[in-house]
Formats: sequence, structure tokens, C-alpha cells
Amino acid sequence: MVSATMNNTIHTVFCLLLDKYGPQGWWPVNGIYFSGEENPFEIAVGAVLTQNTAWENAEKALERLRKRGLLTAEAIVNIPVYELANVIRPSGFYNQKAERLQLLCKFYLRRVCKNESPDRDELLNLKGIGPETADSILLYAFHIPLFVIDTYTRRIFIRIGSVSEGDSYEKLQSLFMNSIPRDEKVYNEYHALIVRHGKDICRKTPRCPECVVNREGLCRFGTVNSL
DNA sequence: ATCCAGGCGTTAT
DNA sequence: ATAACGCATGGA
Repeated sequence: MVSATMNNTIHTVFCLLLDKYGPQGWWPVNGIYFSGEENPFEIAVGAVLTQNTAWENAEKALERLRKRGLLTAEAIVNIPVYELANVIRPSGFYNQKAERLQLLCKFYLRRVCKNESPDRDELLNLKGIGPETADSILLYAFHIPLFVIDTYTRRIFIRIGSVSEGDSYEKLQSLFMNSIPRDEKVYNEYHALIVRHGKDICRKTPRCPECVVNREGLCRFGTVNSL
């Protein structure tokens, strides 16, 4: 909106990534899993299942849950935890995730049923819900404008030079939220683009020659790194 | 065969 | 306060 917010690296990188990759369509808003409407509960479950896990694996677990009619909070709290664990096995860490899904579902039944968005602190108090998962749920399921920080975000912007190694989650989140307009759709898209870029180009061993950010001279790592 | 995924909690320094 | 570790499957 203000010119100061438009002319910064964070904003420019968003434009570059969007131009390069196009919209990512994250958390299938129009019903890959549900024909018709978006399902906040399912997005929340997916957010837990994908923790430190490839999305494809989380998706397999989601499919298995749905096929068994287990994609409701009631069903998940009522099934024995070891059975739930077995169903979500493809997502990895299935024992912890099963236990923690049940805690999330109890919270859901107690607090979220009536179209209310959950409170960030309430989510953080649940075992198994950290800042990234909480913000993912609030952003992608409830459309609350919170910028999600993950390992890709750190890696990419450490290399660009905007953040340093030890910076806290909150510090990074503030940086992003103060640098770009508080628009839920922008936050949604930007985080998805960061993940895409981190997977494809800014990997652990980066592919700097193929990187648009590097091409525009915005990444100091790319100029040092020859590969 | 190794490495890594859209983290988090617990335990050790 | 922060570093190290366990949790686990599936794809590249």
C-alpha cells in the first residue's frame, strides 16, 4: 500500500516467485478432498499430518482416513489410538501424530464447533501444535492473515541475506508481516511459493544458476556460490 | 543405498 | 537458553 512497503526485498521476491511459478493453489480450496466446500477441519488434520513429512505422504494418510469415514473429530476421538496410528501410517511419526490428532480433535469438539476460529494461544497449548502448525491452520483453514514460517523460509532468506541463523519464529513472522500488506491471500500464496522454490531450486544444495532471485541479483549466496 | 520431507516435544548441556 | 535427539514412511 505505502511505497515503503512496496519497495523491499520481501515484496520483490514474492513478485518474482509468483511470476516464475504461478499460483500454487495450496490447501485445495475448492475441493480435491471434498466436492464443493472447503473443509477447515480437514485442513487442520492435514497440517498435523504433514509435519516434517512430504505432503504426498500426508495425503496418503488423509485418503486412508477419508475412506474409513474417519475425517471427523468425533470419529477420530472415538477410535483407539493404535488403530488411528495404523491408518495414518504413511504420514510417518504415526504414533505421536495419532495421539496429537486426538488432542486436536478434542479441542475441536470443545471449542471450534460453532464456526469460531480457534485462538492462536489455545492451539499452541495443545501438545503437537507448534507455531508453524498453528499458523498454517489459522491461515489456510480460517483465513486469518498470519504469515507461516518454515525451514524453507529460513533457508531462502538467510541466503538472500534478510535474516540470520538464530532469528526466532516470531521475529521472522514480524519481518514478513511488516513488509507486505496484511492480506490473507497474499500470505497463503507467498508461503506456498516459498515451499515450491525451496523444494525445486533453493534446496540444501542450491541450484543457483536456475534461480530467479539470484538472476535478479537479490541473493548474495548465489553470487558466491558457483556450483 | 543415502538423503530428505510444508515440526514438535523432551532431554541434555 | 539453546543444542541434540527421537519420532518413521516413502520418493528421488
